[in-house]
This record gives sequence, structure tokens and C-alpha cells, in this order.
Amino acid sequence: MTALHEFWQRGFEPVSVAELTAAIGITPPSLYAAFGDKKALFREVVERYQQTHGAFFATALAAEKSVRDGVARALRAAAVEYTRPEHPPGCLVISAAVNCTAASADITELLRAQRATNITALRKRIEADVTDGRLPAGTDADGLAVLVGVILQGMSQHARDGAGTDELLAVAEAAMLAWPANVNAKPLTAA
Amino acid sequence: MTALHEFWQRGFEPVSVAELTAAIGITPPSLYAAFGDKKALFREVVERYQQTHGAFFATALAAEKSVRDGVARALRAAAVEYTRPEHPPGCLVISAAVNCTAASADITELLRAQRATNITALRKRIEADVTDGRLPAGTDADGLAVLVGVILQGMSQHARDGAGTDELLAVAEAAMLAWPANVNAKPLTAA
DNA sequence: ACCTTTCTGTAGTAACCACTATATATATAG
DNA sequence: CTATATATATAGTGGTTACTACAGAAAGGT
Repeated sequence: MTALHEFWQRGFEPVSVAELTAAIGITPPSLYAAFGDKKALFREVVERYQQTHGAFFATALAAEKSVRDGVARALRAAAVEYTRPEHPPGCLVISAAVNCTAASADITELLRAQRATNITALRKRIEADVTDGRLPAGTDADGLAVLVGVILQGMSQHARDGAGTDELLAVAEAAMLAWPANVNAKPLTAA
Repeated sequence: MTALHEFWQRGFEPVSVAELTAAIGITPPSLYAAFGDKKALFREVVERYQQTHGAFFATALAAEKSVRDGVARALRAAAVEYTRPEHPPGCLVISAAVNCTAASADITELLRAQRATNITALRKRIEADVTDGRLPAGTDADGLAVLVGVILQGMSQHARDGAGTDELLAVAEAAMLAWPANVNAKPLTAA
């Protein structure tokens, strides 16, 4: 059991430094010499998570030409990633700092900012598809981006409630019904 | 500030007994005489929440003849209730026990069971509409119920991230696009 | 008016929290 | 082989946790 798994399973505050040292296999002074303090270790864990388990969304989005197909692929990937048996369910960024004291307000804010950044990136990707004519003019880019964010947060929480991959895949498929269809009149305008 | 508001804002574990006694305006011995312990107080708070702030969903569902219209009304109500400025954002049952130690596993399980019960009730309501012919035969009742549960969980989390009423209302409207249309051939079969 | 009963407030309990001072062992340099 | 430097482990720091023993005040009965 690694520090990542502990934080992923239970969140930031419920995991004690004693559990972290036991998980990593070092003693407290070594942990503080290597990372600084508990919060700094958590930030490193989040960074590592983003580059590995948390990268599926951007990867899926980049793998498709249209943002619609990209989101569809990403939501399906989320259903799979959130329910892998080899690691805790759901998403670390979504679920690790929901219940925090004032002493950890900066950690709460760190993850909140991460989520906001992700939604902003998706919104810009949608806006690009609208200007390129792949999505209808007048499409509510922000609304669609927020909808995807909400679906992801809901899927993460539901995975932590014990939902299986198939259940979340069905949610992903249903969610795509809320998206306007692709406009394929102009396959590629600028390439 | 009441005990309900404290638990609603930050969750079960981050709220200390000292804060609860300050919020209620009593001393620790009085709190333990009146409620038993912190967990028992929380259970009473949850019960009270369900009968007041948490009742909007069942109320909205019962206010419409078809479950489709009921869910649409309930999701709009959620957007409003989750963002009321006079109380903490989101839903207590969804967000109060996300990050817990093993010592509070029973509290986590209590809220998880509440959520499961709500989804089950909705599923049965959907199944009733399918047998009554208000929804197409072969409708995936469980899938739709889970979808609504996921949307609610996502809306609650997003409200806690600072989303406004309008933003969540747009999510509610978009989510209904994933629902099959009403079948109004038979207005009322058994009434 | 006096006694009893209930209720509340102060102060303190052991256990755990993040974190660290000191001492010891290990590794490298000469 | 010795000296120095680094890294480790033990043990403990003050502070906070949920919870409670005990003392004092208010209320009620006669």
C-alpha cells in the first residue's frame, strides 16, 4: 500500500502520518526530510496522480478529432478507470478533500482549482469545435463543459459507493445523449 | 450556526464536539446527556435533514403524474436547493462522509445506504411508469435511476465548488435530454 | 423556609494528532 | 583503520480529539 493509495482511498485528513510512514516503509524523520510535511507529500502525490491515473481524460480527448467523440471516449475511460480493482475507486482529485477542517483549506482549494482548470480546458476545446464548425453555432460551450464535469464527479462518487464498470459505462452512454450531434458538413476547414 | 449547518458545511469528522457545543450553545455534558455521543447527534441531524431540506426530491417526484416530469422537476429543485445562500451548498447525505477514518465507517455506511435507498425508490417509480405505459417498454429503469443519482451527486459536488443556481439548472435541463420521451398514448390507464 | 433532585459548568482524562530533538548506525573519504 | 558526514531510529514535544468525573447552581416539593 503506497501513500497514493492511502490518500486515494480515504482522503487527505483521515490518513495519519503514522499510516503514511508505515505505507512507505520509512520512519517519520525520513518522511519529513524527504518531503517537508504531510501537505507537501500530498501535493507530490497529486502531481504524480495527474500524470498517471488522472491523465486518461486528456488522453482520450486528444485521441479523437471532434471534442464530442473525445468526450464520449473520455467518459467511457472514466467508467473503466474509476472502477479498476487494483486501486481505490473514483478520482483522487474529486474525492480526497471533501471533508476538511480549516487547517487544510489550502488542500481543498488546490483540488478545487485542479477541477476548475480541467473544466476550463474542456470548455476551450468545445469552443474550438464550435468555431471550426464541428458543433452547431450557438452551442453552450460552458454548459456542456460543466455538464461533463458534473457527470465525472457523480461517476466518481458513485464508484466509491460500489458501482461497477458496466453501471458507469451505461451512465457515460446516457450522458452523451445530452450532447448535440456532430456537424460533419466540413470535415476539416483549416488542415 | 446550528449543528446541522456545521455538519453540512464540513462533514462529520472535521466538526469537533467543542464546535458543536459552541454552535448549539450548551456544554459538553449537556450534549452527551441529550444525544448520547457525537455519532448519535449526527444521526439525529441526518434524520432531521431528510425530513426538511432533503425532502425536495420526493416532493417533486410526487407532484407530477409521470416520473419523467417528476425527475425534471426534482433536478430543477436540486439546482435551487443545492445553491441556497442561507445554508451550506450541496447535499448533506452526499457530502458529509466522503473522507472518513475507520472509526467512522458506520457513518459512511449510513449515508451510503441512504443514497442506495433513494435510487431504489426512484427505480421502482420508473418501473411503475413503464408498466403503466408512460415510458417505452424495455426502458432501462435501473440505468435511468442510477443516472439521476449520478447527476445529483455531481450537482452537489459542483455546488460545493461554488457553482451558481443557473449553472446547475442548465445541467438539470441537459440531463433530461438523456431521458426517453413520455409516451402519452394512454393518458391514464387506472385512474 | 428547607431539603431533595436535576441540571449545568469547570476542569481534566487517556489517546491520538503532526512534527522533531537527540542519539545511534551506516556510509564514504583519506 | 580512522574521521567525518549523512541518514536513520527512538522517544518524546505541545496540542487537540472525544468524552467524563465532580462540584456548584437552579428548580421543585412539602
